[in-house]
This record gives sequence, structure tokens and C-alpha cells, in this order.
Amino acid sequence: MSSQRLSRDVLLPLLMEHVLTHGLGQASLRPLAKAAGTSDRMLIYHFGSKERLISELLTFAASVYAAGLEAVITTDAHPPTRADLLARILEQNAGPASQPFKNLWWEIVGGAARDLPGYREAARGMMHELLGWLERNMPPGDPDPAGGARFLLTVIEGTMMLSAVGHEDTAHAGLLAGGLLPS
Amino acid sequence: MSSQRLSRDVLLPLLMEHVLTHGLGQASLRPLAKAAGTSDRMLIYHFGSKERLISELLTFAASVYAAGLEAVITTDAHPPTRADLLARILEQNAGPASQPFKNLWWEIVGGAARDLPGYREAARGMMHELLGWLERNMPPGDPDPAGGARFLLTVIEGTMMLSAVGHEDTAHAGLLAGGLLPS
DNA sequence: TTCCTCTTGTAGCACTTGCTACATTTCCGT
DNA sequence: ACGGAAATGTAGCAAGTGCTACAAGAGGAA
Repeated sequence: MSSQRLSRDVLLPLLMEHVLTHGLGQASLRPLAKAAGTSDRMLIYHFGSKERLISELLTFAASVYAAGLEAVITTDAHPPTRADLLARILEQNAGPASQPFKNLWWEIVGGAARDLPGYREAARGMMHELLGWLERNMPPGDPDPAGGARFLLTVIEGTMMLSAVGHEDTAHAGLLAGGLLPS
Repeated sequence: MSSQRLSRDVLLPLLMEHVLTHGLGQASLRPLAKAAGTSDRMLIYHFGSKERLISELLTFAASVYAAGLEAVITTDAHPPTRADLLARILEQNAGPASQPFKNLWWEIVGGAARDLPGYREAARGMMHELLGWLERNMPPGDPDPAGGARFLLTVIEGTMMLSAVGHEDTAHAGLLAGGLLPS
């Protein structure tokens, strides 16, 4: 049991790296195994089935995402206004470093929409985490941190989606028109 | 050429119906052919390759989407405020009728993010169409129809995404806190 | 040592994938 | 009716899919 858990903990990061670059939908056992330095035989042995592998991979991805947010919390100073906070988040998400994770994210959303096993839980978890982070990092003295965080989250995700399909300028213009970005 | 075009026009709706219910990622030639009443052999004959089939299917889906929006334009009366318009759109999108199309939409977004051939064009086109529809249907006398439409689009898509992962309540609370929904 | 469980390698099975070779039918212009 | 092109059926190929049967090494407990 303990060595099984150990093996999985070793495998999951390698598997996730492969999934981040090659996509979740196209991931099949043999390429995954190769990326993790094992065989398909071993993946089935450790995870039971591909479905459970994917499911565990998603919860692992969610935990990595949460950890990344926590890391940001401790290092950043709080932006003084909602607009500054929003601008900062969008700027960070637009960077190339977060591209692979965003690609994975859309596959997770798609899986959640179709209710594939494990997808909705992972997606819900990540959004819950991000919402919590937002709420904790709202500008000091914000009149409605809870509502404001939810509002920002909605706007952020809309911007992400529009950016994914090449409409970042549309989203930007919308946020400006809504008075949500610093001029 | 003309009979080829005819065949394609007959096939595409049947193919799209199959894709709407079964998903785009899992769509392989033989099930697609079965749904359209032909053989994989014929699909390759008419479309050249699976990649081109998917590409044509996406532009077809985009045109269907556009036509659907146009139909709504002529039948609806204009809501008096932005909040009413937003509420009406969200209500319509939350209905079960638009569920299959939304499922397909997330796959398109994922494909666009990964830059698969044809995906980004289709996604861009549909968003362009929706944006145009919004702009044309902004409340009469709105001070900034162009910017307002872009703002609404961003908020709408964010709400769609959060709803897809089971966070519709979060989005709703956010819109209320942002003063974007009628009380 | 012996035994037992955990872990791993080798082959392979039944099936699906996109696509093609080849032959045949269908249909339209002459 | 005839000839050529378009359209379709049959069969199959090479590769890849998830997964399993079987055997064998590894490592610790007795």
C-alpha cells in the first residue's frame, strides 16, 4: 500500500507534464507510460484502469493548482483597488507560462459539461480554490469582498474564454467600457 | 462538383447531430458514417480526410449558430435595460435546449486554445456573430452600445463557464453584486 | 533458507483508428 | 446506345487502443 502510494506520487507529476503539453483527450496509455518512464502494463497496475488514472490525474492537477495559488498569496502585496487586482490577474494569466494549464483547463471544462467521471469535481475544486484566493485577496476596505470576488471571478473567466478564441481585444474593450480596468 | 456539394450539404446536418450528442473528440469515422447513413469510405471520398471533415463541420456549426441568432432577432422585443437583456440571455442559455450546443462549444474552445485546424476560426466566427447580435440588440438609448455589448459578452461567457463546472450560483451572486441583474 | 506478497517484463488479444486498392454501379452528355 | 466520369461497395492494411495472462525477479518475515 505504501509503496503503491509512493509510486503513484512519483508517476502523477510526470503524467501531468505529458498531459499539459499533449492534451488530455489524446492521452493514451502507451505514450503516457513512456513519458513517465514505465509501461502501460504498470499504469494499469498502479491505477486499475485508464479512467481511474485520469480521475486521479485531475484531482492531482487540482491540488497543484491550489498549491500554486497559495504560493502567490504569500509573495504578493495586495493591490489597492479591484481594478488593479483584476489587471494583475489578467496580466499574469496572459503570460505564456500559464498557457499549458489553460489548455488543460478547457478540456476539463468540456469534460465537466459532458459530466465525464472526475472532471466536474476537479473543475469545481479549482474554481472554489480560485474564488477563495480572490476573496482573501480583495483590496483592503472593499465594501463587499464576497460579492466582489464572485463578480471578478465571472469577469476573469469570461475574459479567459474570449482570449482563448482570439477575442482578447473584445474582452479588453468590454472591461474598459465596464469601468473594471484602471485607465 | 454540384452533386458533391449536394452530398455534403445532406451529410453535414446529420454529422452535426451526431457530434452534438456524442462529442467532437470521440467522433470517429465509422460512427459518424453510421449516423449519416453512409460508410467511412464515403466520408473520406466526400471530404478528403477526417481533418477536413471536422473543419467543414465546424464552419457549418458556426453558420447554424449564426442563423439561430438571426432568428431570435426578428422575433424578440428589445429588453428595456442591460440587466433585462442579460437576464434574458442567461435564462435562455440555461435551458436544456442549448445544452448540446454548449457541450460542443467547450470542445471548440479547447481546440481553439490548442490551435487545432479550423477550431479557432469557427470559435472566432461564432463569438463575432454573438457580439454583433448583442450590439444590435442593446437597449434603445444605451449610452455605449459597442462597449456595453463587449462588456455583456465577457460577463455572459464567464457565467457560461462557471455554470459548466457547477458554479452557477457563484456567477449569479457575482452578477448581483456587480449590479448587472434586475433585482 | 523458505515462503509469500509486491512489483515488473514479455506477449498478445480483440477491437478501433484513418485510410486505400480495386472493382463495380450509376448517371449524364453526346 | 455509348463512353467517360462520378459515386459507391467490399475488403483490407498498418497502426494504435485498453487491458490481460503468465511468468519471473525482488524483498522482507519466519
